[in-house]
Amino acid sequence: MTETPNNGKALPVRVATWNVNSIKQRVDIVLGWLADCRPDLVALQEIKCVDDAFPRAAFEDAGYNVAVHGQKTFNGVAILSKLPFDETIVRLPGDDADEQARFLEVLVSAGGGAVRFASLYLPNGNPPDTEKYRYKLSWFDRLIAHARARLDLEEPFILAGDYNVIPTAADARDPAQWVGDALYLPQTHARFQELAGLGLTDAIRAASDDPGLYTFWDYQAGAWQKNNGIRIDHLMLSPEAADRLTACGIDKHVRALDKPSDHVPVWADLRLES
DNA sequence: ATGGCTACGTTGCGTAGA
Repeated sequence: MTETPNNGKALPVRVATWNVNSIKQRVDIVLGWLADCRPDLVALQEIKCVDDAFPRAAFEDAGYNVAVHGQKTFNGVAILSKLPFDETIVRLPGDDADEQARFLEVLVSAGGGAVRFASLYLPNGNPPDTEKYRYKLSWFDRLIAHARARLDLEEPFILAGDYNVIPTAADARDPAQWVGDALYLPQTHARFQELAGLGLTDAIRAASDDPGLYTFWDYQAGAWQKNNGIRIDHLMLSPEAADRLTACGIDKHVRALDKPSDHVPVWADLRLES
């Protein structure tokens, strides 16, 4: 993480992403985490409800503005923000026939500058020999095209979400278990590397190349107890955001709570300037 | 030991997740 000159006042902004696996099942756990972590911008995935069923008031009472792009039963993304929304954009461009609620982007003003923040839920894609994997790759290509357009704006921009991508063997406790899986196939890795190659920085890997940094542990087979995890939730930062990265982390402890999500939050601190 | 768990909605048990 590089130090940049700071001519004005430092304005710390904490951003985070969390696949909550049903927001209605997770309200109290999310509120408790918000009180501890105190993030400014939070990308949520797998809210699993329509917009009107999102427990909006609970988060507004905690001091957050709420943007929701949901659907019945599956998928669904949302953004919580202490800052008001200047723009809200739903759906990833590139396929008007795509009905799945997997992308939401907002623009907020922080200290006289703009911060663009997106919550994304990239398709799982299993099993790989089906239309599900073709949809994953096609969605990924749309994301790459959108990221390219956004990077041209030269703004602090964070693509936050559940990518359903294990980037490297260091991101899984047992990489052999994932060979041939949609989260770990060469075509999946190629897309993730293409995204990074546009100039987006994986916040966690900018800070550490340690193994054992995971964001998901399956409910099954005692995966949590055995620490059989994978790192699939990522904060991808534009150069203007990556240059201002001061700290980041994974809030692993919430996986041990009663009735947890199978994913945990990933957060990053950006030192913006006013 | 290739199943184990959790959530959804059609409240049964099939579908989906990763």
